[in-house]
Amino acid sequence: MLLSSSFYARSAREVAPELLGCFLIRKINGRIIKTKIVETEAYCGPNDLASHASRGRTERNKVMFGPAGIIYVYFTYGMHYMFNIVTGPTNYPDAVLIRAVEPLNKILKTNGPARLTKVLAIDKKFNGLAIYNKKNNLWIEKAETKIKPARIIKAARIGIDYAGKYKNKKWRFYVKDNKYVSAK
DNA sequence: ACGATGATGAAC
DNA sequence: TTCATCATCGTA
Repeated sequence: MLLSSSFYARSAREVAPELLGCFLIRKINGRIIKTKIVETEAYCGPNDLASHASRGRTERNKVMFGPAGIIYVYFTYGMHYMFNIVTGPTNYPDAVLIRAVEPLNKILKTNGPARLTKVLAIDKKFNGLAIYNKKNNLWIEKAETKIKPARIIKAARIGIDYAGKYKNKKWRFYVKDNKYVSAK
């Protein structure tokens, strides 16, 4: 079942762990690539120093300030696309970064946020599009069985040592022992 | 373990 | 104009 826009209209810290076990599905030339989300990170509002939104609205991050359920894709290090989903109320910049997925119907190397965007062909064209319908050939379906709370690990986020008091917040969520979770 | 990659935004 | 970044790969 497709997750509706209201699913995303909550804080990133609520949405991020609930996305674990859900299916991220991409359709390319009529072919379906089905994956399971196994690692996410929450970027929470205008005060989170790890978030792009902490320095206000810019050309790059403006979709974070829009409605929930919209895709935020940005290009970084001159090489990689990162795939996020906007959460929370309109005008409040909250988002969940999808860091890793497990491929279900193909053999693919998808661990890590830049690897998964490459394999699923997610690029700037998706920035600003909706994740809550199938029109864009990229959507998320509800988990068949919820991941048990004991198997959801909470940890500090990756690659944000600059974030001061926010760097130790346990806003990264991943499935215990899953081999597709990114390293570190 | 380190350098290359080279868009975007902030500091200078 | 220069510097750092929500990363990864090739080379050592």
